Amino acid sequence: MRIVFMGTPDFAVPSLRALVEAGHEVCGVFSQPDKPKNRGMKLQETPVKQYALSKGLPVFQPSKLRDGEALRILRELAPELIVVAAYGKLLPVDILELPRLGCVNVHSSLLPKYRGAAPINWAILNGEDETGVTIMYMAEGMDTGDILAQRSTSIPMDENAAQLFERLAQLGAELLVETVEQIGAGTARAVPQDDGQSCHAPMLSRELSPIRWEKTARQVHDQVRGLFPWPAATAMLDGVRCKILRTALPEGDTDQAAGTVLQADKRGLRVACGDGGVLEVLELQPDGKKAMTAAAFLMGHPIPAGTVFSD
RNA sequence: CGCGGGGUGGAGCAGUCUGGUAGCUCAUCGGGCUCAUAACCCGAAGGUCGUCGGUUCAAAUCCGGCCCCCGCAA
Repeated sequence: MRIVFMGTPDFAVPSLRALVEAGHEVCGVFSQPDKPKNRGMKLQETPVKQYALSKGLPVFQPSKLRDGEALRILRELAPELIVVAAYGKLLPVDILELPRLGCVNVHSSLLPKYRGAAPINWAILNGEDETGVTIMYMAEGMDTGDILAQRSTSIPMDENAAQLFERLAQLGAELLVETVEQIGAGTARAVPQDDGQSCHAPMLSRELSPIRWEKTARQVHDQVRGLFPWPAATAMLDGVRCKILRTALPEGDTDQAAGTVLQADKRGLRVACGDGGVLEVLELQPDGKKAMTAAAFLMGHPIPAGTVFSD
């Protein structure tokens, strides 16, 4: 099938790769324009662009989709189907209506839940034990189109957003290829979303980072893994701002106040949370330093048990 | 030239301002104590102080160049 692919970050790469390897004719790849990123503000190519170039696929990076130029290019490419995965732009109607077989989207949640920019993170942040991927037709709204296919997966208690990201990217790619086959064969069936069941997963920001120890241990644990690797949950430890990268929920509880350090030695760093639950910090990263185990951090930053962490 | 932190035995840090014997906690090795131990006691090994050059009687420390790591911002 003749397909134009639109995507930007790592999440989209497996889907593009799967289409290519399934033998589809990917006649064009759209990705966000290169932007200055990182230290030194060096221009950085998007992961999708990098993959596309490595396969010799033509890449387009328009900054606007509504000025007619993108539409002109697409008419020329004449795709039968447009596939979008985490592209980062809303498609205008004239583009949505261009391909004969429509536009489909790979979305990393079980729609209508978690529409929006960060569905994977929010599923973990909200303590969900199940999420999944959805392939749907695209409509004008944000992730509101009719659903073609879904596949669910359970979220283990110790899985972080980066790991789930990777699994869902893979799962989405597989489901995408199957669905595209059905579309090609004319056997695809789409059902409307139940808007009443929808909820939003807004973009992440660093405002979500600071840990509030008065929350339950489970909530803090979910915050840590849900915000990994960015923006990451943070806490002030020994006067140093640290990203808290990995935590565990040990057995037992405590009657100490939220934020109290219960144990801080080579055996581990344990902190009391609001529900009397205990959170064990396994791995962290102080500002300006590399990631390290909690035990390593304590070697150079001894913290007496009984110390109370604030926000 | 976007802003900032950092590179010191295997790990994490102090020492740098005010130049003068390489320090702390942990790990490692040996010994001891103990029913036992991640606990405790005694002892030991292990470092070209990122790198190149400069100043100096003397540089981890002061000056300059370079390499590398990280946080913020985007």
